[in-house]
Amino acid sequence: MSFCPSFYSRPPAHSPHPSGIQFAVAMSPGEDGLIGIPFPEHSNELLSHLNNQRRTGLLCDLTLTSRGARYPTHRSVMAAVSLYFRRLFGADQGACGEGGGGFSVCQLDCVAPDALDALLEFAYTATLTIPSSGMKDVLRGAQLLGIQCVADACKDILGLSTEGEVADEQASQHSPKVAESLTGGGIEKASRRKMDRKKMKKIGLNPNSSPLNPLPASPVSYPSPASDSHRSLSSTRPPSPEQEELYLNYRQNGDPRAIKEPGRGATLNGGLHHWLTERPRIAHPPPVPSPKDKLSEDDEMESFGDNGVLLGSASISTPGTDQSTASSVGAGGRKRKSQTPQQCPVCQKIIHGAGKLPRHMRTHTGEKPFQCSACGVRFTRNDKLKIHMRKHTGERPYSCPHCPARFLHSYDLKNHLSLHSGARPFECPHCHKAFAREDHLQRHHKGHSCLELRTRRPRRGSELIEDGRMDADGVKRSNPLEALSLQAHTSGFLTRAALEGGGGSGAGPSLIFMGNAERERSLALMAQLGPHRLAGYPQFFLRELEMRGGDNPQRPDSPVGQREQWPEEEQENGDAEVEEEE
DNA sequence: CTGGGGACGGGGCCC
DNA sequence: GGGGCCCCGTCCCCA
Repeated sequence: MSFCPSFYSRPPAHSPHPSGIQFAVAMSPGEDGLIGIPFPEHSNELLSHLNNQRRTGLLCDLTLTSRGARYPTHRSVMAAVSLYFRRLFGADQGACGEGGGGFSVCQLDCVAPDALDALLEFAYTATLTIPSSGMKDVLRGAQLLGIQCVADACKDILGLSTEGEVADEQASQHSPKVAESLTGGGIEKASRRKMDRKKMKKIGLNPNSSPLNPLPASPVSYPSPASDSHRSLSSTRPPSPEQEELYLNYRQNGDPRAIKEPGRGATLNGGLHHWLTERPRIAHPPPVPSPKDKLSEDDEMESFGDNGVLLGSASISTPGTDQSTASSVGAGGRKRKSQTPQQCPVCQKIIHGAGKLPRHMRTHTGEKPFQCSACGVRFTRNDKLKIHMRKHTGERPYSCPHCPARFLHSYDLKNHLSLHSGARPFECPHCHKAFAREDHLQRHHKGHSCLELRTRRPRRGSELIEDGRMDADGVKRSNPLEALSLQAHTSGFLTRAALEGGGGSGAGPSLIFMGNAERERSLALMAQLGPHRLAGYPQFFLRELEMRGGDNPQRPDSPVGQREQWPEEEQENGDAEVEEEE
């Protein structure tokens, strides 16, 4: 993960103002020799000059069009006033490049010309001048473009209490896509999985029966609401309102028809040009879609790359690169092959593996090009669709050797096997309740359901990971590092049980932590595992996103820092130390 | 609250 | 280098 450095320009130490006006001198008490001289009129003058430039077309590098009307404007101004353009031009990502390429035309037919004009006036004059009859159009335009203050003002004037009122009302007057995007505010917050399930129930095997299925309506692939990509950023922590808004607006304006860059035939909007021309990828059970039916991810990459919005540079060498390119052994025992890591221009995340960035980018665009022809469910990835198709074909390739049970997924079988063995290798370090699945232990922690602190004694016997080398499913883990990873990861990096010596299971000496030195070493080992092995990482990633632009982002550089996820852990570990001494 | 199923994103390996 | 396939960790949902 890389960070663009923040540069703070030091206020110029002006000599007496040329105008001769007396200005209050603001001097920060702690900084010697730094004098801040305020120029209260500067912002107004600046805006006025920019407005004049806009009216005369001077230095305009962006033209907005709405139903034939053209409005020359400035990218920087639009990016400053509109979350949508900020996102579009990558300005909120701290993009160091120019962002968005050169002169361009942005087609905004979904915003009424009068409303767009009013919004532009607002952008350059800080004053919104509109007839009351056009208030709803302006509100809708402000919502679409992510100009929150205008939207709030319009809502106040219109007496709207809920965000969705106008949106819902107007959505009914527009295309399904607009309707979906407009009503997305409420839907976004709902669980998409829930919707998926409902959609599945609703549409059954007839994809045309549901309005949610975009297939018959348009060849355009509709971004689905609140995809897991969003969740992937936010994890269990709810996104901040600004992130919701950013994301929503980003998705709301995902219409590929909105923005085209003249002359080059490329689009600006998220590199989704192919949505215009490509049909959705549809899987037909049992035959898997022909590769010819689907767009190569190459094309997607080109789309991203051309526009310069989502993809500033496809392959960026970053500090994170060192970590990722270095040969290391993951918790799975696989050798991490040195592959060209690529940095996501949206979330700055380093994506390992050749050709994986387009796949990752779809988590941001919400594009789900792989559609099941049987039920209409869409997927971001072909392999996920393939697995999904097993539900329709009845194929259950993973069969239990001990019983007739068969499963769609390998991990289902893995979980199932743990039932046969009765193993519950994941033990709560506090109450010593054991779970068969790691995520259930995590849920146990997060749900604060662990009320009986250490009223149970540690489990003993075969249920726990023996010697750190045997997993619950009987899988041998010969790699001590992996074994350590499993225990540490399971227990929130260092469980009390681990500190006490393998969770009281009579674990072998390799996992007995005798003291601080051992603990330090284990932390170092866990650091080698990489952040993706650390539970709770997404929360910290989100925190980082939230704090980006803030003063002091807390970076999850150290696995030790992750431990603050469970505040009681510290005390527990402290107790453990005491007990160790005892 | 827990067990279990399903879904999703990331990474590794292979072609 | 890209794509397919697979595994893994994690999350959500339902019973």
